[in-house]
Amino acid sequence: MPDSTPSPKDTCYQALKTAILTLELQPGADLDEASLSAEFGLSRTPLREVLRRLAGEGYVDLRLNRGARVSEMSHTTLRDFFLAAPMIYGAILQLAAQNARGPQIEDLKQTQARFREALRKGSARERALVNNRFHEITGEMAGNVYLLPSFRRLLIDHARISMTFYRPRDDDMARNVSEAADQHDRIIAAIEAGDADKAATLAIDHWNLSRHRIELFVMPGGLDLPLGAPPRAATA
Amino acid sequence: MPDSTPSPKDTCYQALKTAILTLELQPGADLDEASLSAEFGLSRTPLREVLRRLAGEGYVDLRLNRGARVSEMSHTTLRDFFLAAPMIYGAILQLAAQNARGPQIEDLKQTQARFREALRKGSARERALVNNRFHEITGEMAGNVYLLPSFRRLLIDHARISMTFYRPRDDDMARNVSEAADQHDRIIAAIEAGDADKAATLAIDHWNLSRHRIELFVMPGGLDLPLGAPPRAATA
DNA sequence: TGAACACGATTTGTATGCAATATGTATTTT
DNA sequence: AAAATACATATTGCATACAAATCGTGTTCA
Repeated sequence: MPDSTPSPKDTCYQALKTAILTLELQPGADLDEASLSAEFGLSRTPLREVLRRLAGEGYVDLRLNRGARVSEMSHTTLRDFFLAAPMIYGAILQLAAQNARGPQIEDLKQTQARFREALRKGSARERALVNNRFHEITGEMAGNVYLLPSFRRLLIDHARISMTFYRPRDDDMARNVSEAADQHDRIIAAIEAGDADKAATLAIDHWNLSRHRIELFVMPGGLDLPLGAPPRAATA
Repeated sequence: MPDSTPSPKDTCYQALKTAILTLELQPGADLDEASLSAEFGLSRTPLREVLRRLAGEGYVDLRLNRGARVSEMSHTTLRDFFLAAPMIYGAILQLAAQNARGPQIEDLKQTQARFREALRKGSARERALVNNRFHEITGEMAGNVYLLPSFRRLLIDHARISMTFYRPRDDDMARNVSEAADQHDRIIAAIEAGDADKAATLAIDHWNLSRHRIELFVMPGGLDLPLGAPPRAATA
């Protein structure tokens, strides 16, 4: 019988991961070894190993003699992100369609059901986490050890970007989000049919939608104020 | 004045890295914490952090309660490698051509000079390491945090594959290797000219050459034996 | 004879104490 | 008064001791 109770180390690892993905721990936040080890009930030695692991996966940055910080998100990273994401994710879905195994497809379908559920009555946090899990599974399906490191790194910032831009502020955004869920369905169908080309195309579409959503946020429509009397001061 | 003497930890990290890249530590080899910490003159705590870091970068695999091993290389990894490498390296060189800065180009040229030197009178080990450094620099030039994890992972096995297949066993291989050096020159030229398309194309070529070299090894030409008397047993 | 079990030895995982480095504050010096 | 410096404090890095798990070996039992 395999151990059912997860070790404090695993708990800590998972907790930090999700806290970072959901922006509960914001980019650049300081991670103090002493307080964290106290919080999770383990000594500093294993905690440091957790931080080292998170650093290797891109969740945190380590600075010599100056502790760990949640990895930063700048505007340049946003640009780099959309350069890399379509290519990597296209390749992942292509391979996923070729190599997916039955149980994995079941897992994906179930996760998609959870995603729709989260869209209806879940928090932004829950949506981002389930969506993240959905894409993780496609990565497992592809099963290419050389593509996974970058893919996993992309997923981290994908979740964090989602947390910033995913909340439906208005009806337009709400439609956008439900469109994303429909794309997930089409992705599942392509994978189940083993249609690699279709899957790759859907990956590109998925990112175009995501990019569009963010462009709307970064470049909002004008405020539609009438030209005329220039304001003397800030109008309450 | 910055510390000129590298810490034992860094020394250990670098030594393990190069030992793995050059196959001095073979894939699957056990890494014992006690003996390693003794060898490099540090205690087990920092040594374990080094191993964790190497694991995050793909040099070693960690197994719970059962120590670290040099990461494996199987035939499936060889296939996955050639699926991922052209795409990733193509993207890296494309971005390198767009973003390379002056000092980096100088660094690349100097490394290429060292590579040619190693081809003339260096060991297989030295060739693989300098070649590895050459490609590392192109990765630095590209400077995309999302592509680098996969790229670095590829470089590890690229070096190890090179160590297996790079030694010029015959004249044909020797020509092959010198062709690789010429490709490096063309890559430098494309980067210096800022020609992204050209750079991407050269990346594909570079991997085709590499794949060809390995196919020759894995699938050697027939032994050219005359059909006729079937052998009764293994012929000495 | 073979399989299961128990025990000793080896190796990994964790906790704690100490050393080294960085930070913040108060004091001194110009 | 401003800058530099020295000192106290807090935090990271490392070494050692101990706990837990694994592995090899010899023994017992079917």
